[in-house]
Amino acid sequence: MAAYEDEQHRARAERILAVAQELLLSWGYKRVTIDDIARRARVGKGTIYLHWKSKEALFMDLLRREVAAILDAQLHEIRAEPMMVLPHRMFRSMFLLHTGRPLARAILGEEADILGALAPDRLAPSLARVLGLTTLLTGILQALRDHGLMRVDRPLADQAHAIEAILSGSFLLTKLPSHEVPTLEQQADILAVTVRDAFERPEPPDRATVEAAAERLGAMLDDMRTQLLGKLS
Amino acid sequence: MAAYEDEQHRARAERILAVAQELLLSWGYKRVTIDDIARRARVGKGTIYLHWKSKEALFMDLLRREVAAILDAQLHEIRAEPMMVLPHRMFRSMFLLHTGRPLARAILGEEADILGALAPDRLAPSLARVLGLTTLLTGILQALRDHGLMRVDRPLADQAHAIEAILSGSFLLTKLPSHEVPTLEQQADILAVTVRDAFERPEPPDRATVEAAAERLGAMLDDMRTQLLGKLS
DNA sequence: CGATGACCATCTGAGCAAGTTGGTCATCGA
DNA sequence: TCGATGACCAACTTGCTCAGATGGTCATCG
Repeated sequence: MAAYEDEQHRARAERILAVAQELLLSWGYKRVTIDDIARRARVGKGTIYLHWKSKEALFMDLLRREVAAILDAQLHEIRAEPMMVLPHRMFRSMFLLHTGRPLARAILGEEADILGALAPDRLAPSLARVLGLTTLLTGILQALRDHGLMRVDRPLADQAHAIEAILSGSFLLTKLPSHEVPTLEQQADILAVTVRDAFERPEPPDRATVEAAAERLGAMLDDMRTQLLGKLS
Repeated sequence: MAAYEDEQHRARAERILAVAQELLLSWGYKRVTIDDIARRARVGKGTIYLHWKSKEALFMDLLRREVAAILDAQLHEIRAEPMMVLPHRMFRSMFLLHTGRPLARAILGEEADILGALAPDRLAPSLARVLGLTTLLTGILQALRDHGLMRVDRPLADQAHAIEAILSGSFLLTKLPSHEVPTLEQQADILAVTVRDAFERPEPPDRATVEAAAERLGAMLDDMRTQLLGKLS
């Protein structure tokens, strides 16, 4: 039965991806061979090439799934509590979701040796671009502006650039060597206050507005998530 | 005559530093040898070791002088126009001064291959720490707060962390590959507006306050500059 | 006909030799 | 007498080579 076989097929892909993720995190991209993955996933090496056209494609899928998982988490937060769409809460959560996940940290360049040759030019932000996060950011800001949850006294492009800088900088400070660092929670709070002061409107938004925005942003995140997962295999 | 000989000595050190800077910018740290420098400065190789105890010490002096030069430029701006102490103007200027100077850009990690082994762990912010910029930042913020030029509704340490993140992120975005980037001036303006909105008080400061702050910050910058240059040789 | 692993062209990196370089210090000459 | 010098050397780097590993293919199998 075709449906059953497709299910088998999917399950096998999942198993391979799980193995790949585990090995990636403990050994790093370079050191993980397709043979290792095949052996541990108990499939033939050729089988992996029935799913992905190259080693790089396999690992790029891994990264896309990681981003999709984060979007999913954020989506659930918003669905559970619409107030999470307030910019300072959204970006605070985004910061914590990224810094809390080893693979996400690798994408952001935390440990260059994990992704190694995968990160095109060793610049975290550029990998983020490849994954479409910059586009997503612009979309989010547009929605927030439309619903009156952000100031509109400067161009959207400027706000996007500024927020990108704040986020990049926050992630960067995260991986500074020794030295009395605030906890991740504290860093997230600092980020939140800065975002609030620099981008939110002074008057508190009313409930209905927030819910409408939550609806729209939820749809947008869901869309993005689907799109990322759709590129799979 | 001792004074004369000291003058000779200083002049020779300057010549060596000038040669070192020129070669550093065109060849990068690794490729510049002490022999190259000695030959071009027309001194014996051993002579260089009468001034600095190692190649690294020589180049660290170079970096300190670069930072001192930037502080000096900022100092002059403030002395010429006290209004430059307003946070958004100060950091705007700091951004442009750094991005406009090749050596400063190298310190900030723009071109990793220029400093190479000199940058302890390839992390620009950490080199900035070595050069004492973090301490300077805290000092500046304290002064600005004391003179009522910044909000005081969050802890100073938090503001320092936030501004460090914004600056680091701005510098980072500066070196992104291709892609429609704003000009440096535009990026500086975006930074300025963000700093204004997130850290300045809403009401405009009066002239006397600004002049007092300018006085204090001028002294502070001068001090820092002297201290940096004092470590020379 | 999907799955497999032996197979191969290409790549990687350990290991070595030859060349360089940072730093020292015996010597020089003012 | 003492600052300046460059020959010298140990430590490191670079370029090279080749055995072994790796990504990807495809004839064969069940």
